[in-house]
Amino acid sequence: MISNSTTAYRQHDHHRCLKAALAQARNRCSARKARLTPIRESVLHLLWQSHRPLGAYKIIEQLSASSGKRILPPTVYRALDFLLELGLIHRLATLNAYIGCPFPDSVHSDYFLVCRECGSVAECSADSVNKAIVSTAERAGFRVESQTVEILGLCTPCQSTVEQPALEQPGVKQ
Amino acid sequence: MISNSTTAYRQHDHHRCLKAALAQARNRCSARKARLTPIRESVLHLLWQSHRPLGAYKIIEQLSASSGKRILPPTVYRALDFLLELGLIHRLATLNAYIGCPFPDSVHSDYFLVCRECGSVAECSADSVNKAIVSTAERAGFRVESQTVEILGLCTPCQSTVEQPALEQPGVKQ
DNA sequence: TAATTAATTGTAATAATATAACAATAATTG
DNA sequence: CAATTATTGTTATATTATTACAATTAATTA
Ligand SMILES: [Zn+2]
Ligand SMILES: [Zn+2]
Ligand SMILES: [Zn+2]
Ligand SMILES: [Zn+2]
Repeated sequence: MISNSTTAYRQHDHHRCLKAALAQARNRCSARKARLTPIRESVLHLLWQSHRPLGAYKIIEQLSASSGKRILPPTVYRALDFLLELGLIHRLATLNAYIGCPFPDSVHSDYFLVCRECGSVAECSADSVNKAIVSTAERAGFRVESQTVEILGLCTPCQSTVEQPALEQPGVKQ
Repeated sequence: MISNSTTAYRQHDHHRCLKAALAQARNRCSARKARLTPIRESVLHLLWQSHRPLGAYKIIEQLSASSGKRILPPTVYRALDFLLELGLIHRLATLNAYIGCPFPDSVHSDYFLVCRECGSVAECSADSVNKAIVSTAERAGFRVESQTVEILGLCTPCQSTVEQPALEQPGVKQ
């Protein structure tokens, strides 16, 4: 299992995440003879501001603000499509939002742990989950081609700062 | 593991699916003292036309056509919200579409097998998948509250009618 | 029963997310 | 260089979903 859950939800040297992501992006682009243009790099940079996903229109806003000129939707959506195709970012279907991929180089059918409190998202790849999905699908005669797995819940730090939903047994909190 | 994959993708007496769904809906509504009004029932009925999910605006179209009067978005979205809250239907995040739940009465954290060819969707609930997700999330210190699992691929009948996609590396159009 | 309240539906307007179509510009290739 | 290809700019529009408030219908109470 690979995951960035230990850092994503906690204080950490995020500058390293950013630097690593940009370096990987440059590698990947040159390997594929694809161009990491200023717009594309800016979008990737914005997505790596934090571990919270960003909607396309938030990106448009921020890019417009930082560049001083009005950036329009197709510009950003094209950059997002480019980054998605290279596997440098992911789209979260349940949030209509985008997030940088922390390990674009390892092949992974990934899933996402979305903290409903702080909004941060960690990406994981666990063979056990993948195997369970593929094998139960196979039992149903279904051939898996791709999967979308998005888990909503509470990250470790947020478990202590947020009260439990009232449905649980009383007295077991923390 | 419960699943409707054996029927969903094949010829079957779909009228039974519809009848069962409507009966379960009526039960559930009376149990909850909720009203299955004509609009709500119509929407549920439309979603049970087949095992293919329907977008909200398709429902609006069909409802407008069949009722002879113009049905507007809030009317349908309200019916959908009602049915979602009662667990009688599900929303598929990857498709922005809705589908009837074949077993609203059993508690299930479900996942969906979406056939990219025929468009039919089966719903499954497998403990193995659920356990794998919860246990790997726990290893990451994450407390799962809900999950969205949507699998894209080919159902059994479609596997024989459709050629395989050429296995290509994801990359960039040159 | 009539009066009151609550739930549901109707309607207009708009928000949020995403794409199509085509023109202009920049980079790459021969 | 010219020719070609890739990228970006721009306008318009598609698709999905929600807000706000009025009208109506059903349920409850006096
Ligand atoms: Zn970081
Ligand atoms: Zn958190
Ligand atoms: Zn059926
Ligand atoms: Zn199929």
